[in-house]
Amino acid sequence: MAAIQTARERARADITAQITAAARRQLAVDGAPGLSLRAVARELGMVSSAVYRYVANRDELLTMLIVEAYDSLGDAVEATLVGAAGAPPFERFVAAATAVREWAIAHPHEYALVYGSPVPGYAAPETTIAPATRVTLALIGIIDHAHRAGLLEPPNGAVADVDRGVAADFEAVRDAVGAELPDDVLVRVIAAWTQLFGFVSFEVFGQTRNVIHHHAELFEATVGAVARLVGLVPTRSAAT
Amino acid sequence: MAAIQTARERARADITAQITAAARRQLAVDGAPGLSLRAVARELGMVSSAVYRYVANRDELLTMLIVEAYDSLGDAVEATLVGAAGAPPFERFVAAATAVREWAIAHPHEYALVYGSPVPGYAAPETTIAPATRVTLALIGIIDHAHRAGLLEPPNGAVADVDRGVAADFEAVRDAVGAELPDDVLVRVIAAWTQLFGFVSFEVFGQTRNVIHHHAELFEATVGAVARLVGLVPTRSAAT
DNA sequence: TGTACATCAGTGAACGCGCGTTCACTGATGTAC
DNA sequence: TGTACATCAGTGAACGCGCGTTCACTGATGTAC
Repeated sequence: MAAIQTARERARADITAQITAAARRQLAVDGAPGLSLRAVARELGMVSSAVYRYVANRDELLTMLIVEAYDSLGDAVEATLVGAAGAPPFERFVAAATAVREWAIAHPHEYALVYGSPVPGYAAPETTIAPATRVTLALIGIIDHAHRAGLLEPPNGAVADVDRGVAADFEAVRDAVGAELPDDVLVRVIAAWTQLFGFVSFEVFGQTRNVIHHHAELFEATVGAVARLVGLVPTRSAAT
Repeated sequence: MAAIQTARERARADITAQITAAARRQLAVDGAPGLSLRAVARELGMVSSAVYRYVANRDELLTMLIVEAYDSLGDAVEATLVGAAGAPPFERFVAAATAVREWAIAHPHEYALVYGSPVPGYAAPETTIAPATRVTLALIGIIDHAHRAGLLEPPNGAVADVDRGVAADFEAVRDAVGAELPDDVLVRVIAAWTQLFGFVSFEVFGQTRNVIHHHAELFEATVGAVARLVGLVPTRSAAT
């Protein structure tokens, strides 16, 4: 055992990777409902029952794809933030949001798999939770750092006091992610977070087709607007 | 012909309605991918081929469900706005947004059908466009009215000038819906619109499960925040 | 280094299922005279 | 009011398809002595 793999172990890891790769390719063509173990086997030149040596059943394959998708998106966003290490928070936030959008456009079916309609009859196991939170964690982290550095300037007309139930949810969120953001900022963070994915979903799912033709530019503008709502300010802001 | 129906025509309309009703029931259980003409026929006690007297094929049935879903949501939102006829724009906007959320929670699979992942291999025909725009029209209408009445007070830190391509898209939108909203407000309107559906999608699709337990209250808070971002102000605003 | 046995990967056939769609048909409902 | 014909609704059988999953099997790869 240990780190040294036997030939068999290496072959196993290799073929498992080939299976998920083939499944990902199929996902890109037919979407999640069309994913089939038989088609995966066919693409790899195996007999359909052979796949069962590597994957317990269809649902487990779906789970593997979900985890991969979350991790792929998480990698993309985290890499972007590493690249923007020195930048001020507004720019970091916009960069992270843009990374989400670009990943989604590059992987529409994987995006749909994790952020679209749930697959009927499939319940995601706990394995998917950790990878799912990476992006959210990154986004909140940017804002939390800005807050700790005293760089947050929420606009006037602030949010009214938050409902007690919501306050409890927020307390749990702060504990879970180690953030210090106050309730009124968290409301705006949730708004920004849902706005980001709402925009991306509309674009990727085709809701704005034939209406909006310049998505990239509009995205930047709306993300800028919600970033300011959160209290992030662009450097050398043109104010007004 | 004319308005008077023969018995046959009435029977035809009746059974067509039963077919879509059965399909809607199936949708609620198995989601769009599981919708099948044979199952619909079974539920109605017909032989599967009989359904083809009423529906050309599976895609046409899907289209009928999509149109019904959009219209059902449109009805709900418009009825809410009729009920809030005298109210000021901030309250009207929040009421309309809340109607969207409540409809979505009551009809999760119909919501997923129209706002979730696209059904692979299905292309929505033009018939679906008009009903699809009703909600958006209603939301923009509220803000446009407020603007014309001089009631819009966008927060400071306004949006930078909008990209030329986006400006062209906006011009077309203004023409299409007969609105007068300037570009910088439209950016915020798009942000509010995508935030609304982003929040609802996250809730309905289970993205916030185990994290947020008080969705209704949090929803109200975030909608309030983006409404203020657009420039709507609550009456007797507690300011700051 | 060599043999005996255990583990694992992949095969091929099969089970049972549900699906969309077509087609020739029977029988009831409508229409024209 | 009555008959002759056309229209339509619903039947039942069939075509061809793909799916998930199981199972007894062959043969290759690994392990222990």
